[in-house]
Amino acid sequence: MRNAICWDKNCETDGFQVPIQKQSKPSDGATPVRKRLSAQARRAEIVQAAIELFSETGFDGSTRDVARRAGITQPLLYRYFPNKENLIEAVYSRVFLETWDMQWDGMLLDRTQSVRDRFQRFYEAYTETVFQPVWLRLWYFALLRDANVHAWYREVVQEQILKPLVRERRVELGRSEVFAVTAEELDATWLLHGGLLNYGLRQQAAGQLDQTNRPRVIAEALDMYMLYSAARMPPQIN
Amino acid sequence: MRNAICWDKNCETDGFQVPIQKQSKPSDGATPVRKRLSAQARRAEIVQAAIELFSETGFDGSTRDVARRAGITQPLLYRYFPNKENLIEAVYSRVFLETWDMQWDGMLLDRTQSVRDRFQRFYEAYTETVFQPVWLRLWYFALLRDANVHAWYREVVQEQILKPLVRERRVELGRSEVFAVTAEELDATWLLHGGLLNYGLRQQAAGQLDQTNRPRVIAEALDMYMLYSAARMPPQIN
DNA sequence: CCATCAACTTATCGTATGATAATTTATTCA
DNA sequence: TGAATAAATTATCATACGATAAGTTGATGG
Repeated sequence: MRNAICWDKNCETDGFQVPIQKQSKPSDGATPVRKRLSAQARRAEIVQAAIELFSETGFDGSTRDVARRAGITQPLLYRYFPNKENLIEAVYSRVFLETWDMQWDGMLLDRTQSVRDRFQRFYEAYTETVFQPVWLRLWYFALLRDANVHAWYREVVQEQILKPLVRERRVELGRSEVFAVTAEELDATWLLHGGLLNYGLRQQAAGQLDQTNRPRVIAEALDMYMLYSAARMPPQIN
Repeated sequence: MRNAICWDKNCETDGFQVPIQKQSKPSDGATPVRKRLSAQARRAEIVQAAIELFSETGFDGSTRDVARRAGITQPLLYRYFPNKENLIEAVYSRVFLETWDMQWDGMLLDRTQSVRDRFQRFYEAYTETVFQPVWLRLWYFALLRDANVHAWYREVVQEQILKPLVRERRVELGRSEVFAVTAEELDATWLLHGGLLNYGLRQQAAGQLDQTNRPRVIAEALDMYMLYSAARMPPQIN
């Protein structure tokens, strides 16, 4: 029964035509067009396909569509992921956990530059990653699905970005950085960080990347924080 | 064949037990427990059920679950809505179009109060509506589904809230309000508005309403704008 | 009282979905 | 070369979904 034509009403060809030879990548003319990847490589390709699909349709995108994008059959997916939820978690960790660039930590603490300049550079780099439609859409889809992702992200942003911003600004204004960051100080930085995220979402919803004036919007956000923090923390207090 | 027990494999009782008499509202002891609403009332109940379900599950929530919440059978839904997409649009207009309170327009333009006080009061009232989990979640679900909703919302917020804020602040600073609002001015207000929306989403994702310090966060956002606008628009320029 | 009409339910269709079992095919290494 | 092993496909299941057709029930007005 090789290359059998569909004969059963339940046969699931899922819109596949007669099985034409289909090459996933025209990279090498000598390779036998496709098939037989290592488990690791295949798994990575499935996750990549899932990322692309889920960022468009949300996590209700079907495993069949994931498989179609990966150029494989749907049951093969279950050799690499015990169920769909597990695949979703793989997408989470691939997209969200691998976001942070270690170089950024040093960038934020480089006191040879002003806080403004440091965070301007940082946010331009950060939004370069985070304003990708895939990241932004997956992020909001994940946020609406379960709150755990959000709790984790809240921690990351607070510890890696916002608290350093508050502390470095304190130093720049001649105050001590050792006291715990207050809720008020955090809220102020969250307003701007959240405002930037919202800006990215609006941009992507409008279908425009708008690379040009993104630096200006970041600068406006930082301007506001500099004015606000200076008004709230006069430098002579010590 | 009344009250027939399920006999066919395809019979769709959908988890309903033996059809016990079920009352939708224990309001009146004399009413015959349920059934027979006017078309208008039934339609409203379906939309309400859809709002609640979709705000939890997203718009992929099934029509069967909507029907179950409304206390009716699923096919009845199709007497009031030709298809699911139409029901979704009914949810859109019920939730998003009926959001704006006409009183707010006057509140924003009442020059007997400072711009700060006016917008503090406004945002406290506005977020009272908009920070409801139903509104916030439905909003982001809609935003991720189709960009049209977003384009409409962008206009509403800009024309009803942000441009009035810029113009009123110009007046307060002794500048003319007649010149067109610039992109820079709008971006600054969008940052704060978006920051507040993001704050609401974070609150709801964390599962806490946090009614107490919402006014403080609003005040911080307005503080920032007041400082920023004063720095950008010195009052002597005319 | 009963005919009429609208509200509501039952039964059912075609299709899509997550998941599994059985089978085939390519690669590897003794 | 040829077993052994892992990659990949075919066939299939049970369930859930959107949607439709036909029948049932209850209120209304003549």
